[in-house]
Amino acid sequence: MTDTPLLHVDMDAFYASVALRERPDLVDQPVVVGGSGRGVVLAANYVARRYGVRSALPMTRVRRLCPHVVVLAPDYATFTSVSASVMETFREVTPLVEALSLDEAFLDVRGSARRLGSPRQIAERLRSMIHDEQGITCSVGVAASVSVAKVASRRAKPDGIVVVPPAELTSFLHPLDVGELYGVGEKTRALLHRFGFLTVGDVAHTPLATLQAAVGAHLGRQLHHLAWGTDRGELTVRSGTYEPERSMGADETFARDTDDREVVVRELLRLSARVAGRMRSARVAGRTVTLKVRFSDFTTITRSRTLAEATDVTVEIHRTATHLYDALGLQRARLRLVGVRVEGLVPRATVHHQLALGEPERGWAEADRAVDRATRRFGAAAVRPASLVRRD
DNA sequence: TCTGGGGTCCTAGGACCC
DNA sequence: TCTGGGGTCCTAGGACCC
Repeated sequence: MTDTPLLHVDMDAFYASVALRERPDLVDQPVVVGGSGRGVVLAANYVARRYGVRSALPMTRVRRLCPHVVVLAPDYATFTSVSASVMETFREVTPLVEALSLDEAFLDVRGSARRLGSPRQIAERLRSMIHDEQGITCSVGVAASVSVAKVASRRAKPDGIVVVPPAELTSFLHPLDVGELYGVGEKTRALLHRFGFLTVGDVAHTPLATLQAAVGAHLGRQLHHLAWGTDRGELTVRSGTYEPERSMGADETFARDTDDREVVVRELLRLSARVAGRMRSARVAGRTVTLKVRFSDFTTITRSRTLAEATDVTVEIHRTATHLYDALGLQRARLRLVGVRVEGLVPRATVHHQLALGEPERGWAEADRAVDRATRRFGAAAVRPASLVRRD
């Protein structure tokens, strides 16, 4: 039995590290993976970070901070396949793996001690396996709870291990800035600082009721647990496709802001088709359609509508999104982004469509399935609505 | 011509029901 | 001539994560 059974494993600068496998000539130069135009940094190697370049920084600012930075385009197919291999390596160590994203996961190694040794030994072993198999480095935090393991792996970066035994919990956690806690972002950090809570220790030694009065009941309780490392110590292991996602959506920033209804409605069709297609591959349907609109000043609003019945039909989602858009009554407002999301997803098999007499939707659902079949055979570019075909 | 795209969860008010 | 209280659904917004 071990008192620190949880590992948080996090790839170092994942997208950048994977991209650099193909370009070893660039490893000593500042490199970011990111979009072009209005994009942001998805990952920056550690050379680039010395210039202050970070994830989520706009590319325009990156070029100002580091004019000779090398920008590589993301290759999601490769990222996904490397991620799958890494997750397989995790499962060689323990079946109790909770993936958080492509590049990080929690592992419960409680049952692996007899076979593989202490958590630290297991962490070392994992790091060398991933390095040998994938040519990338990772960092590992080891602790008794999820959030402490997470904080520890961040402190271990890059290419390191930090183990936090229970006896060292407070000396590790309490000197840290509150912003280091998992779930405390910029806004909450600023709020806590205004109240005079600068370190995790400050939060830990504040009565729960005082904390809750400042930040709300839920967040207050959560912060209290985070500050004492008493958040959850069990993982939630998703077993394959059993549990559907809760929502699916797509949004897109225009290359240039637009106030042209036709352009917006056509983009909503593209996004609706993308979302509906993903819903059909996942065999889910949803009832609530949400439209997202971001204006040129970056203010963002959402409007949603819940349908009588769950759908996965492109035309229905698009029609709902378009109604929501028209109901905004925008005149000459310039839009930066539009998005479509469907929430309240349930397995399609549980949706019993009541076919009304002469109902036209049936035809659209069949058209969607024909599109899906053609897409599987000929690729996504082969079939699309007429209004999305460029006349050139 | 600063600020992506994919998600999750929480809050809060109003409607509606019992 | 008063005005509870709990539960659920819907909507809108916001914080946070990678």
